[in-house]
Amino acid sequence: MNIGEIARRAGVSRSTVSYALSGKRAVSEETRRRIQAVIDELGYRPNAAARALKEGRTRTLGLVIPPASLRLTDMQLGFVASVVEAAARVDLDVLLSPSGGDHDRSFERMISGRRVDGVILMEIRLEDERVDRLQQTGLPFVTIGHTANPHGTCWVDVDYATLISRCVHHLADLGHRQVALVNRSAELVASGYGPAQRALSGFTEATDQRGITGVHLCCADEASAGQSCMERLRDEHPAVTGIVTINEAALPGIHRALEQARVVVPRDLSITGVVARHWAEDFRPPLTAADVPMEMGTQAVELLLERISTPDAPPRHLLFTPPISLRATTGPAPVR
Amino acid sequence: MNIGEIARRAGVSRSTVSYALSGKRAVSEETRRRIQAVIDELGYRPNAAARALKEGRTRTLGLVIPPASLRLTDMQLGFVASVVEAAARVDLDVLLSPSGGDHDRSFERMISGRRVDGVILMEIRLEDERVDRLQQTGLPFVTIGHTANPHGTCWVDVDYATLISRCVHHLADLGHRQVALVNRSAELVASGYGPAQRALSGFTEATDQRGITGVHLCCADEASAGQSCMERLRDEHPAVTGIVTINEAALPGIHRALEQARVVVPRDLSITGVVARHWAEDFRPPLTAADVPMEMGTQAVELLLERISTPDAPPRHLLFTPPISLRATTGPAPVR
DNA sequence: TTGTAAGCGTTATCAA
DNA sequence: TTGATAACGCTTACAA
Repeated sequence: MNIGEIARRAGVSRSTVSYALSGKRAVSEETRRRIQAVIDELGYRPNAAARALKEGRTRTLGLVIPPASLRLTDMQLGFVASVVEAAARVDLDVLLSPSGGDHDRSFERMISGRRVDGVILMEIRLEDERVDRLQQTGLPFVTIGHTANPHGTCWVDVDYATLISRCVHHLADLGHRQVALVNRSAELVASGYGPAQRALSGFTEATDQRGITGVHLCCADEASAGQSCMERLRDEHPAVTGIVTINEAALPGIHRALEQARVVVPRDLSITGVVARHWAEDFRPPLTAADVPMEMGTQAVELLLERISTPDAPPRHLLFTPPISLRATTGPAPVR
Repeated sequence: MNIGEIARRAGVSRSTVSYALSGKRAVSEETRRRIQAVIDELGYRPNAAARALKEGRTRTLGLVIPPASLRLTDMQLGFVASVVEAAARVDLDVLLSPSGGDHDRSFERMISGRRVDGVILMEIRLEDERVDRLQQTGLPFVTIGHTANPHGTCWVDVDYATLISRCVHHLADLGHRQVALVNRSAELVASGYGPAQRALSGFTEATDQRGITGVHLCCADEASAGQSCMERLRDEHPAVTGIVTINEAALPGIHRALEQARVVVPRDLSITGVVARHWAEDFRPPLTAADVPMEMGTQAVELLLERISTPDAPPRHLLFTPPISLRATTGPAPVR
């Protein structure tokens, strides 16, 4: 089933069918209708490969996700979903590449095989060779998160430094004098993962500024890790009365540890941070937190489309600083 | 950067470059090396569209996921991850289509635009028009889950009926006389979603067989729904001492409700069911449950590859019946 | 208003 | 062992 077959049945040339479909040339109403009838009958649709070959574009966006072996966090999953949805809205397909930091066959296939018109990269590190590779090739791309050298590239990100800083200030305003940051995993921090790094710097800055004590803890993205992390914290730093976190996956474990220790939130301990709304609302009591906006995926797609249509425009950045939603996990520091 | 450019620089014809790459024709070691050097230098890779056009295959698998608006469950996410990973292992890319039940542009593009060599369909219903559509076109496909008429199609699934039945028998063996099934949402059940339907039939069959009382409850895929569902259950059916569920997202809410009601598991109430291992292990105490095998995505890819290479072979099915892992949430029925 | 034909980058057949 | 060439299905410049 190809355009020639449609043309034959409609008694016109192939170009007429093509023009009838694209509307790039006037086609008499009569023939247009005849062609459409044949197309509807046979359910014809142009072969994507032929079209891509001729047009030099694939109508496909590439999305580079963390390797499947690592369980994706809810936040990452939310990005994937919103990217796919935003792309579908403008009739673009999404090709997935599960690629970690090192060279990866699927990643290379995607970019040097010209399988996509542009790439969205998620979970990037401060130094990320995939970004370098993409810059070499000249393929338009947008990152979710940004590298250490962010000016030349196009990205969307959450302003973790500012948000975590605000969380600390919020706790300080409530009288807390010793607070802890429950960060992502030690490996992630060590590998230079942006959000973890910036959360830490915002935390340090704010605690310094307010002259309060800050404890930094790394914690794997799992409930059980959250639990042991919290147990260790209460053991080693019993004077901490406020927790700030960007590790949503640890929340259920944090909750469990507090419950078992009969700690009442927020009477005995305040908790806040930056997490997906879903996690904040599922916490008991509901978590006061800055809700990571899921539209970031949508924004990334928009930025990428801009970049594809005008590759020479200066790269744009979008830094989200969502408000902290006051729910129910922060309160005055307990009096001793 | 195309094959002609490589040929020119290596001083050979385009066909020689093609053969050097594919190995389908003998090429002298000398020229092969020269060609390879040029390729390595320029980072050449065949244009995917041109190759697809010529070969008639895209080296891409389509994966149809539920529309992004609905939050994917962890189980669904696990499938996506394992499909993508399995495909990457055999150098195939994965194109995503977020499509619900009705006709969907991205779905149609994928199948009638010949964008993929085969399709994996997830979250299918007992009557599913996407399956009909796929059968019309003759494009190879595999479903995760199966339709009411499963013989003509290729699928992998979990044997919910048997597993839920086993859970009920397990509870009955422990002396429970009134048990409840916490199913997926009412809409899902009403729309003929297979797992929900089969869980119910397995439940009914087993309760009938053991002569015990079964209560059926629908519950949305959310913690809060799980909580209210459990509160309602304890209110309306206080004599129920055993819970069986396939709704993993409801587990945190179930846990919360029990905790607030000071119900001790498994002393006062036993819980079991079919959920992803991760959820079972995160429950407190760890949940006795049949763990949904995440390799299902891998198996789906394998089945699909078979189907692509030998489309006329009789369709194969894989029905998983994983063992129930005894953890800590089931015990003898409480004595009155 | 419509048709003819070139060409996108490959692979594979046929010749040498 | 290698090269010339047709063909895959489409879009579009050029002709009519």
